[in-house]
Amino acid sequence: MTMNNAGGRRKPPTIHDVAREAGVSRGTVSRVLNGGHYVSPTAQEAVNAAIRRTGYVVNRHARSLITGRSDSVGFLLTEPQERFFEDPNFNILLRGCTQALAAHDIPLLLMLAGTEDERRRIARYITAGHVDGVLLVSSHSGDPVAEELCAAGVPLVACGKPIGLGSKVSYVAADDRDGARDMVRHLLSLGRRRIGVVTGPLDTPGGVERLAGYREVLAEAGVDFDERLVVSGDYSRASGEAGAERLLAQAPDLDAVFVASDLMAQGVLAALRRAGLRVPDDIAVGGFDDSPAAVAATPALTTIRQPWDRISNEMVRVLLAQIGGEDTAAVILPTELVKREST
Amino acid sequence: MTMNNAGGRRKPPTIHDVAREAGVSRGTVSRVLNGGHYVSPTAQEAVNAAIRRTGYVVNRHARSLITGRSDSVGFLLTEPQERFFEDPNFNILLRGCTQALAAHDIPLLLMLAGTEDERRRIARYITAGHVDGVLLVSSHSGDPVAEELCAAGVPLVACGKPIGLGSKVSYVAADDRDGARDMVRHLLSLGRRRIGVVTGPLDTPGGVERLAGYREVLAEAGVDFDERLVVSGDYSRASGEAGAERLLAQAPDLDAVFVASDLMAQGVLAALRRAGLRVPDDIAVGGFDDSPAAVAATPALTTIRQPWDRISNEMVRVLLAQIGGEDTAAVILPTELVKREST
DNA sequence: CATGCTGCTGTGAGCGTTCACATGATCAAG
DNA sequence: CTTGATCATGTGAACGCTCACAGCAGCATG
Repeated sequence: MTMNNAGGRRKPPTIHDVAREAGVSRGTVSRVLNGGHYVSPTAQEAVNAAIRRTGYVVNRHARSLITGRSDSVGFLLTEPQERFFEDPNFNILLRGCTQALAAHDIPLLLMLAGTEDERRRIARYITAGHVDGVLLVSSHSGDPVAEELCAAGVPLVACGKPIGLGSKVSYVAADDRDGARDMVRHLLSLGRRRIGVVTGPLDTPGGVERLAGYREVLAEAGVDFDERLVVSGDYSRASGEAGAERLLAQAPDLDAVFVASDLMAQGVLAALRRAGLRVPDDIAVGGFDDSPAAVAATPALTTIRQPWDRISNEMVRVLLAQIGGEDTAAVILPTELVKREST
Repeated sequence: MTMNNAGGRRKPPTIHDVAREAGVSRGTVSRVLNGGHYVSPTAQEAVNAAIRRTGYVVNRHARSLITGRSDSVGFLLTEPQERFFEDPNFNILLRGCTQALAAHDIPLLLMLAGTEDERRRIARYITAGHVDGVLLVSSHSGDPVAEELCAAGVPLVACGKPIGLGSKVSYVAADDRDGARDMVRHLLSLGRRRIGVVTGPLDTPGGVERLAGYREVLAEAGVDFDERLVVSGDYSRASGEAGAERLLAQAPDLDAVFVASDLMAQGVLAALRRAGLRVPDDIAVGGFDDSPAAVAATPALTTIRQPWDRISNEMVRVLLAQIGGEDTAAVILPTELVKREST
């Protein structure tokens, strides 16, 4: 009768205990644990039974010590944390990545590099090999931590195209440009011709690409580009409000606005309401993101959905491939137009 | 001239290398690393210099293997993830905990137990000792994972009073009841007497306590309790909207509403607007949470601020104390009334 | 001069794995 | 029957660290 350590929270069983229980050697147990190649069905069976009986769980520290892998990855958020932490997309991304990793039994370590101190600490932590790879969220350009990690050869996958990192870094992103094109085409199809745009920050790839899509479609449609129809924001609600006011002042004949984020679009709606304009009758408004803000807005926003669940899944897939030694490239995923009441 | 492994991402220096470099033994280096007791100033100096020169970083796996500690903690979110992930407070809490832990050089592992499978996997992971303790977010009652962890004697600190776990479990919470009292007192001080309430879910301690505070103050003030003034919601915007409609139908003479969350309060404001009522002139509205939703609302919400930064700090402090073997108790932190335009 | 205490240091053992290697078995081909 | 694969298994190393212990000073106390 084996003493199942019922009761006193004591030493957990080791691979040795399992081996003894199953009547095989440590090596065989280890082989079963790692894929089960070169193990007879008999032994396999015996080991699995012994594992179940003893409640054995592998000691990851011991394993990591010898393999050199940590079997964990970091989720690194640098720069302006406030922006991200208030962004619902960030949540969805974080959740998606955590779950995708969980499916591989890989824990996610959350790393926030706000201050210079934290940056250094985290960079050391990562380069010391305490994680096998990094999922990077940092829309901003020229991130010093990211550069250091790249230089050190740490597997790294960014969310969105990182500016200013060598072009060799892998990333996963929604097709911002194509999403913008869809939205502007949609506005054109409604008969609108004086289409304004509130862009995102133009030092981020998302901001740049969405504006580019806007210009492309207008050019295709033979609509002249009018720079009075372009104002730039920073994705915040307030900047959307200010942007709409500027647009109305510069181009009173405006009949539609493409806003590069839902949050800004909320601000735009507020400004338009204040100006006495009806949406969508007088003026159509298109957002970007399909965040909760889009449904909460009155009227509910027509917007561009970014495939966040696919993005997180792809980020994890690409990162694991990279950790496995494969060469990986950028992944661009399609967006989707979600039609609601504001257009 | 020492070969600083410049260039080819190769084996990192070990404690052995440091010892050789400093001209001392492994033991001495180890002692310096762990607090520096019983080390001469000379040796201390030499070791620190050697560490700097070699760029040594301790191998946590090797350390953990022998100490049995993992020097990491889990942040566990069970049950309805959607609710939390859309809740800005959750973000603040997560961020606060991550940073508080970072100050102790302790990584945070994010654990999401949505499905039954994930639950089991995570419970095994934790009880196997892969984390030293757990920060628990699970407003719901009778959480099976939490119970299992408690039973296994895993250090655990909950955010908010957990229902249905033995009373021995430590938790950190805002003083919901007192916050509610403050808000209702504030409404009374404005001359309002027909004060409605939209409660949170009554199977959560927060929901119960906030309602209790409301009733206490009314009783104190000698205002009769009228059950037509009480409706319950689930913290969602939609439930606030529905709740306000019910209140207006049941008690048309309503002159104030205390809403148990800002998100619900947004819904309440929308319903009141639709009903043609002016806020705060016809009816005052008080929220709870001081979330971004409070400022975004029109009019901006008077609300109760929960000290989230202090809550996260306390959670970490208490958890580390518990890991250190101390006995810990519940911590209740004071709230604050934030006056804006809605009252 | 013995004895003990205190501060500091080095040494071997061992934490629980995996990995490389050696050893058998079995079986097909020569 | 030998030879050589191929499969299945067991057996020492390590991996990098901490811990217990032993040892050696130095110094005060008996």
